[in-house]
Amino acid sequence: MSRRRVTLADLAQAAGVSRTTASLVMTGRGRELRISHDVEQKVLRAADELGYRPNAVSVGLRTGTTRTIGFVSDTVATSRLAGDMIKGALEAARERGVMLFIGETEGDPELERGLLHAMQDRQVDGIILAAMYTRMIKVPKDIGPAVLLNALPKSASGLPSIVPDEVGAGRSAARVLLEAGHHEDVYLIGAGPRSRDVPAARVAAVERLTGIEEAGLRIAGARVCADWQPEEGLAATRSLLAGHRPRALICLNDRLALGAYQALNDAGLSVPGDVSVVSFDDHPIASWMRPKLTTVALPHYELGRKAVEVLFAQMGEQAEPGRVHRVAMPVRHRESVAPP
Amino acid sequence: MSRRRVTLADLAQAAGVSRTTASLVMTGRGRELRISHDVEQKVLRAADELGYRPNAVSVGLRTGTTRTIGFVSDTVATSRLAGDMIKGALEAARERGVMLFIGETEGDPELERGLLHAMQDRQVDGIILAAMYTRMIKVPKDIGPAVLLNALPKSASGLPSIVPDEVGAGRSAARVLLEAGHHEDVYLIGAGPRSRDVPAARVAAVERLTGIEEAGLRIAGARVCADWQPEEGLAATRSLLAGHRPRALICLNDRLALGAYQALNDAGLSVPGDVSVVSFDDHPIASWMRPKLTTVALPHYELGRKAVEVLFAQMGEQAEPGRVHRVAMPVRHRESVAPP
DNA sequence: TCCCTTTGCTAAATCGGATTAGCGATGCGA
DNA sequence: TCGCATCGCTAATCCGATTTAGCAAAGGGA
Repeated sequence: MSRRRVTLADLAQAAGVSRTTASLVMTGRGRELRISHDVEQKVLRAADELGYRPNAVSVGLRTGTTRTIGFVSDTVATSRLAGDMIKGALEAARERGVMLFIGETEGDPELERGLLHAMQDRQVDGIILAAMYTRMIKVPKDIGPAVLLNALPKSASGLPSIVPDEVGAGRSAARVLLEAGHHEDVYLIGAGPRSRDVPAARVAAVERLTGIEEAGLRIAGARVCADWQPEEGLAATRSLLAGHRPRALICLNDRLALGAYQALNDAGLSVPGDVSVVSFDDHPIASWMRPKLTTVALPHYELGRKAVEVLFAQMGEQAEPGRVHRVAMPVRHRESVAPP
Repeated sequence: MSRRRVTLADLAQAAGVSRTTASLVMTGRGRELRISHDVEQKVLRAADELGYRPNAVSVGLRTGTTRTIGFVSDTVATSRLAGDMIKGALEAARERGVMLFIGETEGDPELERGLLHAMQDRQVDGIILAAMYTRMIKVPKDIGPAVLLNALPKSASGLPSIVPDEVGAGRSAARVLLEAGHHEDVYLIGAGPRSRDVPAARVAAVERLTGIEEAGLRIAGARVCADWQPEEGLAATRSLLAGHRPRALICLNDRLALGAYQALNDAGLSVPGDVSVVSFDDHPIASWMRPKLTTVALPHYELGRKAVEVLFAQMGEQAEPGRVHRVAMPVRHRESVAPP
């Protein structure tokens, strides 16, 4: 029984004016175009009574802008890591009265093309191209106003990027240990010690290692893990413990740290009494682990927000082309670090 | 330098026919309306050369359908639990050439109204109203074609619901233990033993307990937890161990189970040697825990898919009003269950 | 040869707004 | 009283498609 939507024509008729006048009033251009106060009130009252809301599709067709942006990711939308990224984007979008389309490419260029087309066909005002893990991506031609989120362009694209400040995060992690008094017997789990000793395509790893180096922390040794999962962290740490006696561990992410905890536990070593542990990401498990894990957080929410902000600046032409925006990664001080 | 989109008029001109003819060919109605094969080919060739794609906004205005649906949730989109729900919906939507708007209400009715309006103004073809945890929700008036996902209507709304089969899940969990030979000393962590002993508004809890009861498993005792977080699981299990010697634990979700593991470990009890553990949800941590947790999975992906499928049936009028679709919850057999 | 049907295509209306150009009435100065 | 500017509003066009109604040419039967 849902009756037809109220259109501008209905509104005009109810108010006894022309569609032009009604439109002028509703778009706030009444004053500018000399609509009398009386008529304006009449229209506004009628609009209120009828519950008039302009049809956004029609407006989109006429004006060419739809107050809609597209969020295209490889697989971000569905990973917990990135839920907050979407949330940030969603809230920033809502503040601007903009809706979000989402789509996932699964890393398939064909799917990506299709998605971008579907969005462009729907006249999105701009596009956020997001990646699950910070990576270099190939930017499609003719994408229109867009920003890269958690990604950097493979070749100069003129598009702005928003990425976490991983180098800063590396520095922060190192400083947490230095300030606790750890100057030696610090080992890395997941990558290192040199910044080229990283699993493939892990931009974050390189930068975290660079940051650790910059902070002037001496690294006693490291174990590289191909896949940053708990099992690898367990295996790497176990192998490390066979030959060394670490006083502190920097795990390249929280899942590795989870595995490291298990290995330390198995070896009868306590955290942080015997070994301090610092990590990266601030995955939800970090605060479930015992003792709670001190970790440098990926600012997903902020990344998402920032992407929308930069996209709007971009659309307003007030953007420096190709600028890389780095979002600070805050340290979450918890219970896994103590003096040696 | 992105040149203007190719419009139907451009295509018509390039092919040397009228817009009508071009449209007829492109929408596949050429045969039906007696467009000659020659002309048809000419148009198709031109379309291919120019890369013509119809402007979806215009089509939406003219036809009233936008091939777009809205996904409105309380806070689903951003929780890991629900990432897969979105993914399922996304894939099912893609298969149908439909795009997804997403929005979060944070449980705020005002926000919800705004979001629904924003979507309706954009002429979505249908709406998925989703909830983070299975709950009863108040369905807004005049929502148009819609389905409830992981939620049930507070008052009869005629809308279909898609929810996990929690009763079946309870039965499954109980059977896992029964089949392993556990007939006594089985305790519950999180809720129970009676199906009314649950934290507020937890529909899932009630049904899981009902299922456990139905399976004929005798429950020796239970601990209710207000909030289903690891810390509560730890506390509840610790308190349980003070007075009893369980042979098996059914945790009402995986986070509680994580806490239970910690308590059992502290007490020097091994899983599954001394105590078997079964749980619900199949949260990612379930396979990170050691031993890996046997748990009854929330079928998020399937729920999301199903929501889109039912929504389409709904839009095609081929739906039974108010039907509740229950999606099976599969058991993930892992390492936390052994004979007593 | 004339009339009617079929074939093959197109003009025009439509969707719901935004926008441009302009029209009639009034006010004002000369 | 005439001419011109200003005021207050509206007719008409446009955005890019779909869809209805109908036109001109060709074909067929009497």
